[in-house]
Amino acid sequence: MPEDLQPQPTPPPASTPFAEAKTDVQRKTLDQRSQMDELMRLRHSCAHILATAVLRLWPDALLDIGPPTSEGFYYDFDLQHRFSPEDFPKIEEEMRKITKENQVFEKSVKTRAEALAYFEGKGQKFKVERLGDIPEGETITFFQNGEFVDLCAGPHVMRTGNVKPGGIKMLKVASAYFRGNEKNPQLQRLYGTAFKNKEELDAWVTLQEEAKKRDHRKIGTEMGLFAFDAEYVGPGFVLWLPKGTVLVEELEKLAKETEFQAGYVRVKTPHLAKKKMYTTSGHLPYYADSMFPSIELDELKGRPDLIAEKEGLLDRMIEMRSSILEVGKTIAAGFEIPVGTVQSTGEGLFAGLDEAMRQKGIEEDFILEKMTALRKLGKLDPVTSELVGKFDEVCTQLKKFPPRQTYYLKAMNCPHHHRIFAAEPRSYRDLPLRLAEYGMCYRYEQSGELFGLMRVRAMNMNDAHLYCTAEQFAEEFRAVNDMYLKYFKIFGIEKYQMRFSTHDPARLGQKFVNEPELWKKTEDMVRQVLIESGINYVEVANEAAFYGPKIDVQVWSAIGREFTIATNQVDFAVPAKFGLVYRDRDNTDKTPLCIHRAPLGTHERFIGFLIEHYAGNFPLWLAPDQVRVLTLNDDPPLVEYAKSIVAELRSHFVRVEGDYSPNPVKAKISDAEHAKVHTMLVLGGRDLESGNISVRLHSKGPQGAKPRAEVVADILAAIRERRG
RNA sequence: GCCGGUGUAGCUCAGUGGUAGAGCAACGGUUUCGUAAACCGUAGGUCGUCGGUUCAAUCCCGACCACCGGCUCCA
Repeated sequence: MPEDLQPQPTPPPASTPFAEAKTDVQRKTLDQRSQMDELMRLRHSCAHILATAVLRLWPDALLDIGPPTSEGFYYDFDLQHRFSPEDFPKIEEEMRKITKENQVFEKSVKTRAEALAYFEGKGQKFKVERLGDIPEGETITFFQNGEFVDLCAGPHVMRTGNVKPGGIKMLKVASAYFRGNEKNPQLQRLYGTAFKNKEELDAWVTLQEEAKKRDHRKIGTEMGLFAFDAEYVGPGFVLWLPKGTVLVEELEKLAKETEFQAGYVRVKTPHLAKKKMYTTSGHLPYYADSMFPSIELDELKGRPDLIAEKEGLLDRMIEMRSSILEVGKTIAAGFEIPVGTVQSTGEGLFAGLDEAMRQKGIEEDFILEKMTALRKLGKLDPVTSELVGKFDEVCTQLKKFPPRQTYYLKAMNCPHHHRIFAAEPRSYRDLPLRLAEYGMCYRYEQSGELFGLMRVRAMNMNDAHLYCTAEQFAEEFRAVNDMYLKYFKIFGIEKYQMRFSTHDPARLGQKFVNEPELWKKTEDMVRQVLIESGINYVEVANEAAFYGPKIDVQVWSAIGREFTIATNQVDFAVPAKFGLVYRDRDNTDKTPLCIHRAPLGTHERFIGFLIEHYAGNFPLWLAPDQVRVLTLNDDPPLVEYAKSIVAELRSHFVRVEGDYSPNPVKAKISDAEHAKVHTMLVLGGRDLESGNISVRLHSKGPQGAKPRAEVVADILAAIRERRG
């Protein structure tokens, strides 16, 4: 998968002690605010009530902001006292008191100077900063309830009494950087929620508890799907247990079949690559922090004498190098060619020092090379000439030593696939070339980011790279979208959204490759395909990858939780960096476009999503335990009948087990239900005599008895068709 | 990475400044029964790791590790 290679954020202006907002959060317009629905108003007012209560309990608290959210509301404070859930009862009590006081929310307009004087007088430094965020010309309004006054654009409910005391609940204490920028101080964030009344709050609380039961980490442990072993294997590395591996392999089977039919070919690549791979792709300078540290291979290992010799030569080389560079830069300046410009010269020696060579190191290498050339032409003074001569000698000697090799664990598959593209000569007849791989990637995620299967450090991507011509692009892109929709249907994903991220023309050449026409052309193509395919999408400005527009795929699980499972990206830059070309009809070499796509994202995250989506009750084709045959007792003829059914199903690759113990059938059913076995075949004397099978489905109860052949055929068909 | 919290048996959880319990699971028996739990028994823990305080630490203190809730980042 590709990555966004984003340069560091710009430093804050000197006038403020704080860094700017990291993400471009759109300020709500007053018009948008006035359209806030009733519940959002209520929650917004609750945030003020919370702040009122906190100030009563801790008068020295500094305030930041307190907006409503889809789940409730929060307010950010800076305070010596560390909030803990133990504080919640007294905060809630104070909030209820405030609702009973039935204070009026009163709006007032202030000038910027008045507002500034007010907050500076109170030492509310964060409020002073927030004041600075309000654009000139926008009306500055305050809201007051009781003794509490806040900078606020509203809107609010009329009175604190509109909030029902039973509808408020404090939820959690967390931390948040001021303006969401990690360079700023961390504030304490108090989360709460509010509903019209206690009944709605209770219903929400119940729903939260249900959601918690679906947590993939909990179900994964209960069902024996996967494990983490931080002590021996490392945090963020999944151990797929046999039952979880079933899910992995069923997904792979699905993807391989789907991709085969869509004309993909499969490849396999190693988990490591040399450093050159990632300097060429452009990942290393930007992405190194997210990669595992390099692996250094030193061929001189075990030869201390050679190592010492090499070190000595290196020291000499470095020393001479800086002296030569000093002279060389003076000479370059003498040609009136500023180092680092595209220019040819009378001598032709310092020509061709273009932008690409200005990257660190290359410019100096260029000068060294030219100094060697000048020496051969006899254009250097004797001292410099001798120095350069010795330098060349040392360099030659150093070349006799095997170079130190640096390897990296791959964080994405695209560079490897690019090298597969480069491995053979390509013709326009070969395109589109669709290279697919379940490639294991390794990313050094920050420790605080690890989260069950959703954020791991080793992940298996349902990856493919589609190389095509500009003319083929729309068709290829459409086919990728069709594949997404096909998967959504199989998994019963009813709600999805594609976030189409485009570039910012103002930052061409900085955040985005400087190809204005290609940007426009590809974005237009993507947009058109999205519209024509009837895809549900939103356009997000300025968030593209550096090499092309991208699409993030968000889906919502059965209980309404949102997951970003995949991204889809267009790349018109990196293939060129690897010099990838195909021979076109007109016998010229052209660079292909590349589409990165991974509809199932990573196994890890996708299975995490599926576990929560299905609450562990997988459809038959996915279920780790598809069928269990249970006998009423252990009478030999009955057990024989059961075993013959197990054998028949197993011959068709059905995952089936038998439970022939003399335990009561109620107990056996209970065991199977707890294990979430999809289909239970319950056999007793009646079934043996009639040649029937009594079917029971997980969490659906008994389905009655049917002839054996019919039951087997039904099971096989449901698996084959991947019925939900 | 940052802020806060947590760490007791495979899982869910009690508990104490004088070196630990329950239920489920596991294991061994017994149990012959028609759709969500038959009975008896056995075994299982350096109380996350390493230091410190103490006559004595699972408990108090510190560091580290991991996990949880967020922030930032992201598939």
